[in-house]
Amino acid sequence: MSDRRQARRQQTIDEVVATALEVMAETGAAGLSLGEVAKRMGIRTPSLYGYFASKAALCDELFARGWQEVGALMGPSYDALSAGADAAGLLLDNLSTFVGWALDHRAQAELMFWRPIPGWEPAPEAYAAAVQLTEALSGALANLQLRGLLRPDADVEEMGRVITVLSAGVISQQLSNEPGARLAEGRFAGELGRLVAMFLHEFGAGKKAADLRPDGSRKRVRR
Amino acid sequence: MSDRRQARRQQTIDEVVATALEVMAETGAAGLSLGEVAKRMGIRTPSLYGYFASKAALCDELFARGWQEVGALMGPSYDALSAGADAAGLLLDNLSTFVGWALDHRAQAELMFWRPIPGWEPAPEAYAAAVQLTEALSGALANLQLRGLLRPDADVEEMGRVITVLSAGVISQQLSNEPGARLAEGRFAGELGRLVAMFLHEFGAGKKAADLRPDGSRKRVRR
DNA sequence: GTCTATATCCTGATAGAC
DNA sequence: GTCTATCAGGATATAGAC
Repeated sequence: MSDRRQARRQQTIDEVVATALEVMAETGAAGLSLGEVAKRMGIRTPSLYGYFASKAALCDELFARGWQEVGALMGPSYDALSAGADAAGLLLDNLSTFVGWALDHRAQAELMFWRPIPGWEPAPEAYAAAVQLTEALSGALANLQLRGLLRPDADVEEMGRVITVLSAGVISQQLSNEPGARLAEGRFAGELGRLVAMFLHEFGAGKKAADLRPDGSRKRVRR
Repeated sequence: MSDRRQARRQQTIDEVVATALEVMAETGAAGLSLGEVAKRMGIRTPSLYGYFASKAALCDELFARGWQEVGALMGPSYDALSAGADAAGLLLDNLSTFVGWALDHRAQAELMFWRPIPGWEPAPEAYAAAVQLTEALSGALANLQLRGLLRPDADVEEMGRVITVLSAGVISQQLSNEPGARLAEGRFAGELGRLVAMFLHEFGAGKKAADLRPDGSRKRVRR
């Protein structure tokens, strides 16, 4: 009985989240308003406070769910690591997944990457999923390095920083200069292969440029 | 007499702009409010409408002035081109100037790079300065290419896109992950030299990695 | 659990007196 | 040019009835 009530409650919470994302998608992250969310759900604004303690708490939830979702999408490419995936494949896959998701979830990405809402910043708990993701990236880079696919003298943390700079740069340019473009159409997203190639020229173990194909993929290197 | 009135008016406009930037710096770009601006100036809100037709018009002005200011800062490094500057020096200078300015003007940068204010997007006229800057970048890259410092087969437009991705990426990561850090302290800003090196590995005319010093600067190449 | 009602405050913007 | 007065509406949040 209490289970049923719990389930119903969770369902309503999910509906609030979905509606909030809908509003943000139309108005930008800073345009989120509880009144508009309530109106679309067919309830009154105060009822929302039964599910979220404040607007900030709702933002935290949207933030955390976004990073969780991205993390879940990244799973497969990290799994491919144990199957012996190469560096270029992994990185291109990773960046494309990340950038693609951000372009498909503009407003939520805004909330996750920047600080668009006056007075709000993510609570430490909400950060957890984001931290987990950067740790997974570091782990993957360390794995590649151990397998001899990245320079043994490169700093894993630095490589991680560079990777996040590249993804944030593409997302930022794409969202503000060609809003609405998807992964396949964007001129900046189209540079992802090139950026991966640049990264591997700098950090890849093989020093010969010939190891790299123009699209950024990399010849398989026998372990 | 009319000149004096004009001058006084311009002075007030400048004060509105300065105050608006002050407010934005404290609250984020989306936190800009005309009431707060008026209060700090010691006037009433309606008086502002004598100088700006709307909040959007004020935002346009802030946007345009930001790009103008950055453009003016870039001038010297572009001038160095005719004096025979090399690619690494120019690019590092350029990126550092840009990123440094953005970190010192967080909120204005927010306005210029993203779309933080619901319902506002820059008017075409406000864009002019931004366009001018990307054209200056393309011009500089073409100059370097003509002088044999960049691969002759590289696409100038593409190189320009990559450069803007790098700067936007550093700015984005720096502003959201280490807010408050200046150019010299930021961990992401600290990668600028590395990023320039990566760029030149990919697009530089000299193919040997030995041509590049670790900090991203490049040996002078006699024309 | 959801409602009505309300508190409190802020928003951008306009009309018209001085 | 700047003001007062005001519009018309929005925001988040709380108290207490049903």
